[in-house]
Amino acid sequence: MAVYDHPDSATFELIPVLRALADPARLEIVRHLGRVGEANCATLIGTRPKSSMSHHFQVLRESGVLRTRIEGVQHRNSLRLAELDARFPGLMAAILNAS
Amino acid sequence: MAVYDHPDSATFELIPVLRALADPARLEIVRHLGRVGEANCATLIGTRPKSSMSHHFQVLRESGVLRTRIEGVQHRNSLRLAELDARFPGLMAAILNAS
DNA sequence: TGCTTTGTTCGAATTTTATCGAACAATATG
DNA sequence: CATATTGTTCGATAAAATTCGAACAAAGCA
Repeated sequence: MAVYDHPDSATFELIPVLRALADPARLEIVRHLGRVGEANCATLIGTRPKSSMSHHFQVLRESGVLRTRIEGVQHRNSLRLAELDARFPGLMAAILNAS
Repeated sequence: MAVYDHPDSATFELIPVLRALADPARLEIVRHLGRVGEANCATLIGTRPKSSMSHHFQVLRESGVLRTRIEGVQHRNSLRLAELDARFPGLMAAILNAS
């Protein structure tokens, strides 16, 4: 996998996005990215094994929630906030602001 | 089951709510209720069997997305929009407005 | 080249969800 | 009382998601 392919924002679908967000590990990732903007996978791994986290990043990526940019040996992730907000106005804001 | 018990809005949790919404049958129920305000289960059953729908209503109810009021032989469902918006501002609006 | 770092992929086990028929319960109505 | 009507509960099956170790791949560095 030299580079990831990300879905075009026109093809985002609500149910996969909600499903991606409806998981503790993934919601934690999303909220962290909401604060710091961009982060590589390693900084987001708490106690969980790499393979589990890789799976969660894949789910988030394929639903359109985040984009992964490869830079050297690191994979930098960031939320696709503008595109998400264009397609589902207010959704990510509600998620990120929820207590 | 003489009457349902609904969670207090103070105990709503984001992940169960997102999970409840992240299903085609349930999202359809939610959107229909968003349009008509209140509806009994029967009017919301399309092709799916009653037992499946009953399960979906239970998931929506237990997460706090909707309230079920028993009136005679019918169970009338409505979204808990005000309470949801107080706890997760903008969330349901984003869901209901999403194309 | 050998070693480290970062993250993916594979495969299998476990857990969770969804689906749906059949039986049941409660309320109304003839 | 007998019969619909409305929806739940039970039980079993099937499908999907999660979890995680181990092996692998790519990039950088000594």
